[in-house]
Amino acid sequence: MEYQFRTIEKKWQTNWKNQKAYQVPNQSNKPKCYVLDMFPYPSGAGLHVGHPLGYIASDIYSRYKRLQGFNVLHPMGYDAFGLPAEQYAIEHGVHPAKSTHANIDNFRGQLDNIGFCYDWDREVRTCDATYYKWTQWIFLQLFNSYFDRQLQKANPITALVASFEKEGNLHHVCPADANLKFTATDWKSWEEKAQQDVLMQYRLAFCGFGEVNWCAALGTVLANDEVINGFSERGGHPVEKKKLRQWYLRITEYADRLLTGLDTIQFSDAMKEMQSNWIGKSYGAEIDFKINGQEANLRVYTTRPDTVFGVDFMVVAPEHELIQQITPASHQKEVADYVAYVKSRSERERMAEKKITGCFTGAYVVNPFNQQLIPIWISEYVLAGYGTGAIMAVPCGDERDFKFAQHFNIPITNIIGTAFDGTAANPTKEAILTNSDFLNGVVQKDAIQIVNDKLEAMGIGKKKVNFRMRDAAFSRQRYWGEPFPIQWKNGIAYPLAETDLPLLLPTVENYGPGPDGEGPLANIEDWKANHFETNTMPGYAGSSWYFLRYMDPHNNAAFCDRKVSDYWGQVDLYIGGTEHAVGHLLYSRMWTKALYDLGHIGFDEPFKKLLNQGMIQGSSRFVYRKRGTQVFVSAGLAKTMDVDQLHVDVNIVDGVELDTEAFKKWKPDYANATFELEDGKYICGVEVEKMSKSKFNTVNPDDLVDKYGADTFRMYEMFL
RNA sequence: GCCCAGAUGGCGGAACUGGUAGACGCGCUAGACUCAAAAUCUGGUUAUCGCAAGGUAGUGCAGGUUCGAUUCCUGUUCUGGGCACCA
Repeated sequence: MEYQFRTIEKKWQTNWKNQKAYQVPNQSNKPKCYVLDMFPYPSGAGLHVGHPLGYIASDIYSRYKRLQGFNVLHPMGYDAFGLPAEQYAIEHGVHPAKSTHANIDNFRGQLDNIGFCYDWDREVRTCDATYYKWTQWIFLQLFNSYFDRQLQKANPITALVASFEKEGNLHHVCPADANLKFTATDWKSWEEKAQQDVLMQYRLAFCGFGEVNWCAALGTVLANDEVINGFSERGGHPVEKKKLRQWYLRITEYADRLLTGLDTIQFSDAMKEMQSNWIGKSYGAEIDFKINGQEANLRVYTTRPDTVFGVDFMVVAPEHELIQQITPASHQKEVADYVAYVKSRSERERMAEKKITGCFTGAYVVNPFNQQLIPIWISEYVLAGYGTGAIMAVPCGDERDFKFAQHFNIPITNIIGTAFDGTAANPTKEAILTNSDFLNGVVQKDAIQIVNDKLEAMGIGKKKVNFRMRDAAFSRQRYWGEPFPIQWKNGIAYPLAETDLPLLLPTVENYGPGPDGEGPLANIEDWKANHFETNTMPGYAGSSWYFLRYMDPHNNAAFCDRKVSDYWGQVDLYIGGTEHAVGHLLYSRMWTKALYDLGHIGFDEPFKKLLNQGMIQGSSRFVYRKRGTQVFVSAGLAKTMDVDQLHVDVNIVDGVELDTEAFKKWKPDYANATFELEDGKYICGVEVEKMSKSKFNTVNPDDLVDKYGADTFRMYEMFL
């Protein structure tokens, strides 16, 4: 007799559901075990075969621990705020809440098909007001806190104010501006606005200005994903950088603890290395070089002060504030042209560029140790956001500096004798210095301290620890996210009272951008009249703490009762992909640390053990759009033209041949597309990459479950 | 460009600290059972030469260290993930 998996699986799945077979209590005599999956974003494409790879593994482990006598918390939910739902709304006019709801229903059906043992009574959705009320609440905790460097922890901002009233900021270096100094008398003499501006520079969640991808034609800010080669994916319009008011999380204050915390958790070595590289702690020095013939100094950051006699030129980022001031009239045009060129390029493009670009400013600095004149150049390989946005270039010791010098025929000074052969830079710290005045004969690594001491004695520099990591941008000029519980009055950001939470996301007429780069919320009269913040929070806001809400999902009085979080504690096993290495996995670690510091939970690392399940690859298809047009050329013709490569849904491609009619209907954007064919066919490009809805290359597990049964499907994926 | 992985039969993958490469499984193949098929069981299955015994080559590529290298080192190619507004 044949095994009737369709009837048998259905029967037991219904049984589990009706009996709530996997419901788990918040107290028990049994030892606890918390097994967690990274919750999915409910995309319109549905669950694909890549999702269950991790889910099945955690399901097997949960069942195993349960049979071993553990009280197992194994929940599931949805990371439901985000750009794709908003994009869908713009294109089809369907409210994101509606499409997200439908997508979640679809996901749930798919998950049930596979027979998981989730406790569905604990389901969370980040877009539910009952959930984002607490996302807003946590935001307020961050807003109302600063990082106390002495205590190395978050502390209420009220404690900081008390300290300011007593002794100014004597014991609290301003993280945003180390030079800011004021006394208690200063503080008391200030108006509220001035006081609040200072406090903003201390808050863990703060408001400032930052660069975004601005598309003037669409009147909106674009995600990096929506920008291809400096043009918008949608419509192919030019994109450039623009400064806008933004919210940030001061994650840099947690850099050291995020680093040392890695020793207490079980992540793979590769994962830990990725995180510590991202944090990028480096020990170096800041040095002031006087600009020749001017009062101003050019401050650089270097990890190699020992090479100060090998400096052949300076390089500043194209955004550097001194450029205007130092560039003589003779070089103004050249510099302006170069800066304009760089403005059109993304940070990624700038770093990935093989072609060496740059421009001489016509200005010089004076080397404080030998009075030599050193030319100041501008180049895109120096980024404004790191260090001081300016470097001293030592071609004999640094590969990029060497290539730059070669390209622009800048003479190279050798300070490491035979260790430098003239054909390539040598970044060693072991060479004996030559050509270096008082450092001659000293081994480089010993010279570092000597130079640092000298710099301090001369009052032109000091040791400095730098982090590559930057504060996390925490606002989006979008609709489908958590509103900030903030009201603006006279340029001051006032937090809403806890009793006024949640601040509900209002409905809008259209999902298009507001005026002047503001988000869609700026189009709502009531919202503007109340002076509510018009930005919304980014996708990672809700996902930074969801593992806590699962513990106590129906609590109306707190994000999670302290007794409950004390019982469940850390996630014992977290399963998910490495693609979250430097995003979600860092943010959630930071939020956990802040909540711990403020006494809301009893542990400061969220995930005890992380397992990366690997990825299922998909086979993607591409079309090629002639830049700035709606003309799509077949793959064979694309090679000779200036085109942008765009993903196309694998479902409207037969093998490699595109169904051009289906393509026009696929997205409204493509309705007027025209095609240049090869042999009467449109041939698509093919690449294998990670399976993802955004790449339109997904395979649906439903078909496999229907054909072979859930058990076979589960076994097969584990076998993979 | 930078950071992190990976590359071993037709396929997924083993091989612990440097010691018989290809465990285990899939697939394929031959046989048993059957009227026949499915299922099941048994054998074979890296390539190549050979009737066989056996020989030769072989872990992306090129070198190196070693009595001995999938494993360690140097270089290199390709693939995947990430690079701060996809989630």
